[in-house]
Amino acid sequence: MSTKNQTRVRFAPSPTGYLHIGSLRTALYNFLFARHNKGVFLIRIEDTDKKRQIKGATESLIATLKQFNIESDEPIITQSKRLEIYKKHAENLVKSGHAYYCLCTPSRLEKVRNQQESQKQPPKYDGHCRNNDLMPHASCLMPKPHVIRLKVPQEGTTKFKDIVRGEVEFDNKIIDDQVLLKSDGYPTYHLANIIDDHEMKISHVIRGEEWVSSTPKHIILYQAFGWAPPKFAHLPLLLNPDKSKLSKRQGDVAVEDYLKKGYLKDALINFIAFLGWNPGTNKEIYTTKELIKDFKLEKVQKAGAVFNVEKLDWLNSLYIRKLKPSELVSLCQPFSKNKLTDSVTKLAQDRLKKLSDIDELTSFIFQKELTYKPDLLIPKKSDKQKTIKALNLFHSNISKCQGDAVCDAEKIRNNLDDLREKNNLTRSEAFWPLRVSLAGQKNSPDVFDIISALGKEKTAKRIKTAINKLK
RNA sequence: GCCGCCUUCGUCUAGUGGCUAGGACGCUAGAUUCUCAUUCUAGUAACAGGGGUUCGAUUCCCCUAGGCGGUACCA
Repeated sequence: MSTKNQTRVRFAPSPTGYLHIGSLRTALYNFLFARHNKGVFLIRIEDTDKKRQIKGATESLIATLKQFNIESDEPIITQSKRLEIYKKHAENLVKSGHAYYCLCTPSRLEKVRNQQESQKQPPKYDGHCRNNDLMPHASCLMPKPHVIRLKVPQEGTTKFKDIVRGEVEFDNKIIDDQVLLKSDGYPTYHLANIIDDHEMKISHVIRGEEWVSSTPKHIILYQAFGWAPPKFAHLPLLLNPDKSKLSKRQGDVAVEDYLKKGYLKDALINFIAFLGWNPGTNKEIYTTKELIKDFKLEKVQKAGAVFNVEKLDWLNSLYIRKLKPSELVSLCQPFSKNKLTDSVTKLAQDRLKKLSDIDELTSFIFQKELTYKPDLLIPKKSDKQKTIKALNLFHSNISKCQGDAVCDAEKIRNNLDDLREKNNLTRSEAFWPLRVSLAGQKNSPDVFDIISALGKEKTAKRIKTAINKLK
């Protein structure tokens, strides 16, 4: 296969903590774009800031992505293992006159910045070392703390075409002489990013909107190296309900948090895919496979999208309702302190917004003793006598039931409904008390489903208890 | 401050130089029902503001406002 026109994209997180829900979307869009174009999806770890490293973050990032079946097609590249490469490229840039050594101390830089701010000028490196003649080939002999800065042209403009946003143009005058190599020998994001994207033959850089204003620096770097830049697509931000950038203050931002709360991975992916993208049709329930088929960068939105948990809840409950009984049980089990069965989780299937709601909705099944007021057993348009009559009727019928006959909700439904009719009771006179006697609460699932979940013994016992309560 | 980006129902969004501006979530009401949930039906609600261009602008242009992002030896 020719690599010339092959689509190659990368997701390049910094290991500074949990995987952010916005990062998951960036990864997803990259992944979908790669698969849609039969290209390659890569992961690269951008760990060039020693101060912000968090132990285990890389592993957790990769593990979380893997849960969503997002994995690198080629070995993962880690920037901290490539320090020599970046350094060499930076020195070459000095040799070719596109960069220079800078000896300015942090305190001088701060002073310059403060001065500029007080004069209401945009803060920018003042070019103090820009025209020094420190010889490039003697880098190892350089005075100790030094950095390498990019020599940004002072005239003209730098523009690029963004797939999402169209033409974007910047005046070179306002672009700072960006540090490329820090005094600790590590590259900055800008340098490492460009070198790696080039060496990894990245065709499309798909990243968050926060990068648009540094893109001109990147373009200038590509020009300095004499490399062709990739195509760019800057994704809109994910927002809090108040439209500020999605942050921890106003809810969960870690993907793990959502998983822990009982959101299904498929629902999360479906939801997140539609935050900033849509196929242009009314279809909005999508499997990953379908997303791959329909995903196009051109349909990505320009404006930020509010992360609307209510819609996520709806989507999640939709996915839960589509689950097979056995799938539902195994997905719910980790969220429950009870031993779940098909017939129990079935009670909750229509009402679960999140898997973690399972115990709240089914705990009455497992309770030894139900606590409710006897009055609750009597329906509004009925009375005590009728209620006792109904309960007695059902009690003796169920007690006489053979073996697991009560386990079939449909059979028991027909059976008890016949009984009810023969005894001239309305459904509400008959089934309301029965349901309350079994659930102990005003609202609950279908009474016959409850019977099949409870089984014969417990059902009979609970009805008996209810009758006693009324006496 | 400076630079850049953005702006259709509360939210996610479709859409076009001429439409009753469409869908989804939410909300409200009704139907079904032993209650709740589900399901079904109906309703609710938007082109940020001001100028142009045009026979006609939500759509094209300009301005304003607001929001967001960036402005580091962080990514």
